[in-house]
Amino acid sequence: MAQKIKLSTIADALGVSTATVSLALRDSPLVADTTRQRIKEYARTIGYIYNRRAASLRTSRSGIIGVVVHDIMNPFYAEILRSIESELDRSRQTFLLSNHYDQLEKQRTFIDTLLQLGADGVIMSPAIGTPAEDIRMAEENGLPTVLIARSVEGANVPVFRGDDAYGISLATNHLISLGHTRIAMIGGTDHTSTGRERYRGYVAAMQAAGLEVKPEWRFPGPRTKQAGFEIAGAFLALKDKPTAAVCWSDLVAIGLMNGIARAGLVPGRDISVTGYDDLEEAAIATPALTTVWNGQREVGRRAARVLLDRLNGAEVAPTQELIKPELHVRQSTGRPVER
Amino acid sequence: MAQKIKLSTIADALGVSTATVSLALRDSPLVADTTRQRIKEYARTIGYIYNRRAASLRTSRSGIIGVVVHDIMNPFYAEILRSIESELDRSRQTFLLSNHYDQLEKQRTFIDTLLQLGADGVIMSPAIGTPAEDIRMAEENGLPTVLIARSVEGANVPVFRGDDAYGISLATNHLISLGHTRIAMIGGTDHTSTGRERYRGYVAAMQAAGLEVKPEWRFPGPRTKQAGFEIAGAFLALKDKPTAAVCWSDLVAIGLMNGIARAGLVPGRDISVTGYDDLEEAAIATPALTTVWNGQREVGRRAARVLLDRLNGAEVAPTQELIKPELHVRQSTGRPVER
DNA sequence: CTGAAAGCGCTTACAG
DNA sequence: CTGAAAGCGCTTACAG
Repeated sequence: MAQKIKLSTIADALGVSTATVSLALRDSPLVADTTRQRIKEYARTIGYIYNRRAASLRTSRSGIIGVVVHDIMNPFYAEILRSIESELDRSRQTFLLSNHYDQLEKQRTFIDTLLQLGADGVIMSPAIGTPAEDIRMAEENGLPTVLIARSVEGANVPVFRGDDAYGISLATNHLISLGHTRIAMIGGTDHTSTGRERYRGYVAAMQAAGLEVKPEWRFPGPRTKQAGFEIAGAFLALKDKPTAAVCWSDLVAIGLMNGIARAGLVPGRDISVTGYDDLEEAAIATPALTTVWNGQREVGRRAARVLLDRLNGAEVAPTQELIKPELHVRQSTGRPVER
Repeated sequence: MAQKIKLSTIADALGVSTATVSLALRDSPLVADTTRQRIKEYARTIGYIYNRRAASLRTSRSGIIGVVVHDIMNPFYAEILRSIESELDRSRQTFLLSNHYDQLEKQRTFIDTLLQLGADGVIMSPAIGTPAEDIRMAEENGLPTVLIARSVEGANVPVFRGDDAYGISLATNHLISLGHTRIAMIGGTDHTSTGRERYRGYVAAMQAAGLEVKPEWRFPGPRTKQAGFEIAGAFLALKDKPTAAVCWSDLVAIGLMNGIARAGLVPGRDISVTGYDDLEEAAIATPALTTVWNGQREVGRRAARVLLDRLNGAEVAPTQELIKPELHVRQSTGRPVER
């Protein structure tokens, strides 16, 4: 590697000051056209690489935005990330991604890294148990924060997520209207706002229809395809077996359907199943999954937009925005079959 | 936000020099135990945040490692990333992730960002059409590079990937040994080393067994579940329809099986299907997918390890390492059914 | 074991 | 329109 090329290398070669070079490269109108062109041209030919660390140290803006979610491998988050990415790309921000796997320690380490790097902001789907204090700390240290998918009690920042109680009621009511009376709720955890809201919505819909909610019809826990698959046995072994299952997510639903099929029953005919999220995959599952669209794109896009607005100095109200979910009916639900 | 706390804040408060504070915080043995403890204790209580930009400007090590792949949403890459992540975590490196979606421009922008941030190295699954020159440029500018999953002709850096020709021959020979003679190859592209190798391996296995390879039995293109699903129609419409399909990946295979099921046939009985990668999902697909384990974990782990070694000054040979794939037989393959 | 000082490569008032 | 100079917050020889 040759001698490091820096602003002063260019300045010396062209007989101008580093100030002029700096301004020219950033297209400042202060610099004469011809000067600017000469400088940019020369910088290109010698392969100058801008040193963002130096600039950032001086300006205290880094161009980095952190994004931390439970697990980027989960398609639900992946779809959100996709839209965040396209939004940030447009404004030339670099985005730093991390999983926290619901480990508070990992999340804290990441926030710390962001602070050390002087990140401009962070979008997070907070880990289970995140105290409002953690978010306040980030904000106080100059790291504007926006929450997605889950809220944190007492945190004074914008939140974008779906209306979970309403969304799950769409699925539950759909099954009720098909004639199901014994409906299980599979997956999810009470440790997140999302989990609590969905269970609440399910119970409310059942009770509103005058239907019984049996404790053994609830299978908390599963949040992956694998876990949905594995729970099928216990579900099918219930006496007075429910004829339908409202699942916590598409992943759980698809896993469950695979488990049901493996047991020789036909999901969508013998057992109706609903998902939640409407992942791309839901439409090509067998049978195609009836599910609740949860606005991933919308959540990501709006969270990124609001954060960028904050960075540009806009005052943003720390309010919670609930995206309205929609029911997408496909083949995994039908009238109950009594046998 | 209060006045920014920096090394000198601590130094002044404690009546020592910034040099001592700097050394103490990094646990240098040069500093007396009691001094160090006093300093660290004080730093904690006032909430000091280390400024990595400043440090990095001075030391020219940033602690950042870039990782760029086609698409992190693809479980194949996600599984690789997972193992890279756990490897890098251990050595306290921050990893900066990006998709290139096989757009050279996007990949270049990312490499540029890494250079500007002074990243310590990059692990990449190169975008289609990446010239060796791009990699040489990164290396010459002090960005050590390691390739995964795909190789680049003429690039003089370590590569970790599966032995594709061998792997696909395992799948093809398995079908042949079950008695299949009309076997299609579905998905993949000739634009990547991976795609070429797998097709080559399939053709070689067929020919070695004295079987015919019809051009219309090849369906290039599909690389997603969705695309596998959509190709099912064309595949099933072939005259002299093949009794088996070797798929380019698990995603394509699972999509294809869904498409076959949607058409009223039973995958694994009417049509045998093999995947490639052995994603976590393969085992819970319906039917469970016979596939080729492609060593994602291994690829990620070793790529990260080698890069870290290079950062620590080890000489690393720029050789290509082929991970040996293994056939995992499940329920999606069986003897051919003539009807 | 500790301190004074230079320097990493930018940007930004300020002066002309 | 351009230049001289200070300063962002660290680390690292060097001296003691």
